[in-house]
Amino acid sequence: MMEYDFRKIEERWREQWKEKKVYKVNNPTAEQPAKPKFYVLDMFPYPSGAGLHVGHPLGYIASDIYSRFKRLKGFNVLHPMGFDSFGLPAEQYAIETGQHPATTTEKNIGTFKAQLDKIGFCYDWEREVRTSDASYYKWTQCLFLQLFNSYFCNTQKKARPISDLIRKYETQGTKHFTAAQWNGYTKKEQQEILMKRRLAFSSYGEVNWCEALGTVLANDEVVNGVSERGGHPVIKKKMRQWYLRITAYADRLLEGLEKVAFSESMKEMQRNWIGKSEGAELEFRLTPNPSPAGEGSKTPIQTANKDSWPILKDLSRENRKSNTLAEDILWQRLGGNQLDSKARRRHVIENFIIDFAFLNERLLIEVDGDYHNDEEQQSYDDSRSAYLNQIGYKVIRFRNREVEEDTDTVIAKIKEELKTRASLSLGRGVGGEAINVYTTRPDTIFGVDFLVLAPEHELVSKITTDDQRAKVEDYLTYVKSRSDRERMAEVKQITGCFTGAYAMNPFDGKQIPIWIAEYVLAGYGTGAIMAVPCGDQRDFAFANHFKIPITNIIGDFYNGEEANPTKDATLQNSGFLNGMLMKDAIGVAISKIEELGIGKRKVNYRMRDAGFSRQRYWGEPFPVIWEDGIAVPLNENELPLELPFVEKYGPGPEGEGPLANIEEWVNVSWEDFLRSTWVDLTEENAHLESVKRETSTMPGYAGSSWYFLRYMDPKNNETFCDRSASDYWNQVDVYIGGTEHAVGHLLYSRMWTKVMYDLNLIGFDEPFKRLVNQGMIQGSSRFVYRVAGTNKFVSYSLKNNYEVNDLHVDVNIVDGIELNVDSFRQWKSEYANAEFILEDGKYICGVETEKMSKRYFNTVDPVMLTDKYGADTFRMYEMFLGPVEQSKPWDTKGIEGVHRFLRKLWRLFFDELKGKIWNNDKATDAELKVLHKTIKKIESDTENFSFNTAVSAFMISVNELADLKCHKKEILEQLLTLLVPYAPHIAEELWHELGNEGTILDASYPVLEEKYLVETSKEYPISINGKLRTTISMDVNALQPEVEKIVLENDIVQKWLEGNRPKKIIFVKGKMVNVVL
RNA sequence: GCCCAUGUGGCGGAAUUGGUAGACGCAGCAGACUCAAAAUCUGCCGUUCGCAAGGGCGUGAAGGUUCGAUUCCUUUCGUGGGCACCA
Repeated sequence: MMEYDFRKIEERWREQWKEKKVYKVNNPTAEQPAKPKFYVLDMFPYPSGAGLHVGHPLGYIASDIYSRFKRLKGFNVLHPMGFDSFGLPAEQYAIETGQHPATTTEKNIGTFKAQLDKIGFCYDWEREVRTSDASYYKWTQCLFLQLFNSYFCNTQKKARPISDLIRKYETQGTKHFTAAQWNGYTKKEQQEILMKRRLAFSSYGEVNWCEALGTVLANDEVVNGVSERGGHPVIKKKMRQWYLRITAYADRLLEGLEKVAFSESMKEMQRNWIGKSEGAELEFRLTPNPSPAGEGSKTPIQTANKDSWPILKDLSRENRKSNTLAEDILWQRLGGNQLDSKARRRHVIENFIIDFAFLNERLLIEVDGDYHNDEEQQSYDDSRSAYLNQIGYKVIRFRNREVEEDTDTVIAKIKEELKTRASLSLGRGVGGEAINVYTTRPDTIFGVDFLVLAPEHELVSKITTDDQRAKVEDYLTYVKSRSDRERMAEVKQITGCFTGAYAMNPFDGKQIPIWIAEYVLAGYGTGAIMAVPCGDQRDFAFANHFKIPITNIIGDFYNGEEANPTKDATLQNSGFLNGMLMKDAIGVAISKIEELGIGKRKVNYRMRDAGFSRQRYWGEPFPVIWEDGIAVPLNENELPLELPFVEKYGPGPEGEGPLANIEEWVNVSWEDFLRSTWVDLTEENAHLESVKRETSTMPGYAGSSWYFLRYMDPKNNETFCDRSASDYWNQVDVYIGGTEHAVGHLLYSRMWTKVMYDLNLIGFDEPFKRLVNQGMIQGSSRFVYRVAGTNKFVSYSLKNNYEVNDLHVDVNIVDGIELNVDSFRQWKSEYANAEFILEDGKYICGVETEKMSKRYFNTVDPVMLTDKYGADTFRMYEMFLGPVEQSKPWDTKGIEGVHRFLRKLWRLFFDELKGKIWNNDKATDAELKVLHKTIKKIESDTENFSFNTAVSAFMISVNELADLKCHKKEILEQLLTLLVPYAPHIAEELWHELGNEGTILDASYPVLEEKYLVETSKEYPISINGKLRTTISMDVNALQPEVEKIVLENDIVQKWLEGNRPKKIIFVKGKMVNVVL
């Protein structure tokens, strides 16, 4: 054979490899002791109906190259493949066509495998897993039961069997109940308490509910508040759901990132998702709402503590007779309504007698004698003020002397204070509800101008005043109609509604209006925020929009135009924090908050528990039976709980999943139930009709959270993965996949791994040692321009002369940017008579980069390319496109270059006319140098996933060997071993041509010998003032004095020196010389 | 709005820790072989001035550090991706 007939070669070797089970991977046994292992894993695909496009194999080729490389390096390599085959698209397709998801899934997997096979991957298909196979999801269900039967121990920070917790409750109780109480609870009460600790638990959560379709929709399926299909309204509805308590693992998921090799950006994404923040939770007391007009003025205001009132009343009357001079002076100026606000003298508030009180403004004035300088007295005064503050009053103190000597200033201060405190109407007594807010910036507490509650906040209806109720109701209706995605998408739109209620700032008693707004989310923190417009841009925009006055606490740092979230400002208008740097004030404020008992330091996570049930058919059924509101798990020996066959895939009653429609499946007979449960329920408790199976199914990520373990022991019927197998294969050494799974899948599988580790089911607590993210391959779309109303098509640069419509055209009938007009006429019947307005005799298409998708006609089928150029060319070309981790548009036109390279390689072995030309001659030093240079480069590039540069190194190597006319087995054999990870078929073929048996994968990787790379001289670049002017060849061992001499003698250097002496000469051995003038 | 990534010829991209910018490939041009085409081979190929020798300018833009910057720092602009408006 003289020609490179890749079709014949590739087909033959694929058959041989299969027949001889070349890719079979064995777990170590007693007879076959363990080699060092290496585990290379691809994210397994969802087998969609569309089949593979050229974007899919990118990561698979990279992992295949790496696997083969590691195998040649002497490792036992596990490199499996399988299918994530449960999911929504198959179910949608079933609803539309009536075909069972199992059937379409099976068919799609067949297509995927056929396509993958054409690329020549080294998967051991005997280890294939499919998440939708009962033999697989049996173990998914089993692991769910492990989660259900475990809790997170906050002391040991790990998962433990729930039986440990039950034992503790039975013997010790907790701070909430005693052991005796626990033992007295009903079974149901006990189960409800336990449910709050289980790692897989059931609770109520909001879902997108579409009444018209009678079904729950995914965020994807909701557009502008209506269902994507049919346009029916969608609202939020609370339903019973399963969750995984991933929040318990938040800290360990963060810490775990320190010990894995993920890219920094990937770790950053996970950190942001977990979103740990430190701050404080604190309480804003509500001020009672204004009394109806008239009533308030008639009813006497009772501010005193009822119990101590009789004593204090007399005391206060007594006191009024013995006033100080200062008090009298002040009373003359404040008495009655002189300051447009009623002042009271010697007024009792709670247990204190206050000198002067403005009750409407909740402002208290105290006038003190000199004995208040006493330290003990001061601390008493402070705590008294703090208490009064807390219940909503502001206290200002003056000294007697101050009042006597400068009455006007004192009065001015009081006036000022009355003005800044908005009029505050007071009902009966103080206290009542409080609003808990979470803030990361307690230092800005004096800049709070309003509070905002999430619309879903439980206090909203309670605090709304009658005047505002109608508006609030309207707003709530509006919010209910909006999906989470919309609330996120329309950032610019500011909406909100005033509740009519007020709270007071715990530090200065300032009255603060309470609003609701959709920008505050119920699920994060406490669902309520304190808004500081001068420091937070969203609060600022809100204040501006609703004309809420803004308090500036950061002086010049705030310009009135926009908020400034700095922590470097010095606080102003901030009471006891005045003059402090904000970053220092955070701690001070938290301490004060804790001291006053109005709040506490709080670590918060943005991450929420993961919703784990779907009201769908095509997923794992939950191994759970509901008995009178108690979730009773199946026993392990009853698994798998197989997904029953259904006729229709529509939703069940009340939005339940399709399974709810199968009565005989849902209703479990009492005998069967009793036989299966761990709960020793007695016949008396039985309510036969209420024993029903859970009808929702598990989400897509259930099966994918642990599949990497199943590959280690895929056929095991006793356990999900034998401990000896998971101990041997251990962590995935390299995991390859796209960034779209950065947070979802990767966090869930990390959590499951940690749970399994805690329960001692496996021996490691991070699943993936190293993660490589492949970039996305984008489509490169082509456009033609149809002149409006005609069947004429105008070439790209002439289109502006016409009124045209842009139309996507199939990339496969465009050569580069030139349209094949004949193919175009054949492409669709409507274009059969198309006419063209050409430029330079060609039709040039427009180009745009967008997502690769069938609807843009920009997908390229890998099979088309492997048929035309062969798998080896295709593999190398995908790698040659650019760095694996980088996103790039697909462009087929460069593939010829790679194909030429392989043909050129072939011609090192065969000549068209002479036939075989390889020989057994002894290699020259020059040839060995080429070889070892290549070994060095390929080895390090492969290890670093720099496959694009490796391909170019192969090209350079073959070019150089061709120039040297090297056809020597001694060189070529090793070159083939380097090449086999990249181009396995041609390498195997030529390796056998050289007389070898077996498979080249069992050959050993070439060993670099540095001696062939030693150079004696080096072409040094010579720069003058950093600009390259010439090069001079010098001995590699030459030292500075010698080099300087040679350089200064050089004609070109002398020309630039113009007779001057250089300032200095910089010489870096082996690198360069720079002459500084 | 926030977070991450990225910007180098006509194009994909290359350039150890700062040390010869544009490797390798595509496209293009010229030539050899051929009746012709394909295949293959040889040469040219950032831009600009120049007959040439040889210069000037060039890694999104503007500054800075340095003997020397695609690489480090500051500011700024563009593009792509992600997100749960995260208090």
